[in-house]
Amino acid sequence: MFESTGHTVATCKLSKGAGGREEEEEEEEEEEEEEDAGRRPGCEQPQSGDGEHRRLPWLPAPPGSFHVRGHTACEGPAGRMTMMTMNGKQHFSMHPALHEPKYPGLHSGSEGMRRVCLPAPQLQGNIFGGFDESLLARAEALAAADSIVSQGKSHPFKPDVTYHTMSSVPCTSASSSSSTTVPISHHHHHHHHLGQTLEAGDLLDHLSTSLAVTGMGAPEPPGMAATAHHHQHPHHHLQTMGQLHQAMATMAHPHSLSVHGGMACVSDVESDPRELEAFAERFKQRRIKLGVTQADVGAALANLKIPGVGSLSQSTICRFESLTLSHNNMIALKPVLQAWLEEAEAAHREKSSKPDLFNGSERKRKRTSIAAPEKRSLEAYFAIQPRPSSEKIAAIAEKLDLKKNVVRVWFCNQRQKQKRMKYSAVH
DNA sequence: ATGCATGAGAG
DNA sequence: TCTCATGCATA
Repeated sequence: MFESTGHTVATCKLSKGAGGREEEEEEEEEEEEEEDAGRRPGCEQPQSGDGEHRRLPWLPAPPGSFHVRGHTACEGPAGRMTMMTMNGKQHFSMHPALHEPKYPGLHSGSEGMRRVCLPAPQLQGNIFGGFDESLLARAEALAAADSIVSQGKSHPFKPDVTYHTMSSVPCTSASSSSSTTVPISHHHHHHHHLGQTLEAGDLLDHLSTSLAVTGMGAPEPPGMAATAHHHQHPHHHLQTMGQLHQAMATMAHPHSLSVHGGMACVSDVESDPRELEAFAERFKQRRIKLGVTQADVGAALANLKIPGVGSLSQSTICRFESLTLSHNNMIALKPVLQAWLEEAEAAHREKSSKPDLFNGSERKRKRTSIAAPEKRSLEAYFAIQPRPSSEKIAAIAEKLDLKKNVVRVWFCNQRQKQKRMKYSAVH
């Protein structure tokens, strides 16, 4: 018992100096996912439902914001659904809206393409339902065999260590509780599907407005950006940015083309994968040029005072740069990061240095580590049934000697990974 | 850069 | 419960 790495390291993240490293290695499982077993005839998009619930709560006041400051939101829509391969990597075709009835219009065209049809869903479902035991056993056997062969190492201990907690000291640096949750908290609107009230344009307007108003100029010291500050407790932090995603969902899907009586003006919202990839790249490059780390960027976002936008973690910035976020998420974050970038560069121009410092926070949360053998089994199960029922999860958990919740979360994360952007789809 | 986790919100 | 956006802790 114990888990690999069972030590509580106290290291926090220090500045990692913007080291640019770019490699990418995947190891995911590909596959596609499917949602309900019921849908998906062949491999087509559902467009039927829309059942998605997108939450769109931020953007508090759409009403009066219309001073657009000419700002180029997204560049040219060059070829919206282009989808062809790009230079090195082809961009993901995103998870086709298939599995999820979300934005029907959006990239429907493009995404629809790559759909690989997996084993028939219903088939899976049936099988699993009928003989899950057998299959599970088989999956396990396979996994076991595989592990033995490939590595021959397997640990006898059970990996289900889950221990969170730790923050021995609440220490919050001064601003912990106060500044934390940002300004958000908005009411949620309701989904306006096509009528979509908010679009990238709106968001941009907000951004522009905000920046203009605030005078945009101060927030972020290039060198080391003010960072650190707000940190929430180990577990209640989420709130902070929860809105962004909701927002993005809102604006993300509208029509793939200009639907509103006008004509094309879709450029922004829909930024095609191409655009996003290009932006992400540019962003990273310029960020490094400014000497700012991903963590710095994330923290600096809060300084932008953009309604509904708080800070983000290094993880998220990293994922944005590496395109490992969902398409919608990418789209939602782009304007924000773009705003930051512009401001940062502007600030950098006038003053190139400024001392900033400190940071000190320590909190620890233990991360469960699932051992390789167990992971293999989970993958095997996942291949058979990506969405096991609660009971199956319990069964699997028991077999693998893992906590049920750990298994459940693992499946959730696997599913989420499949939906990531990047080439997960094509490869 | 990524694995495991939390939590909001829609079922 | 699941999905999604995100984050802490880590490798």
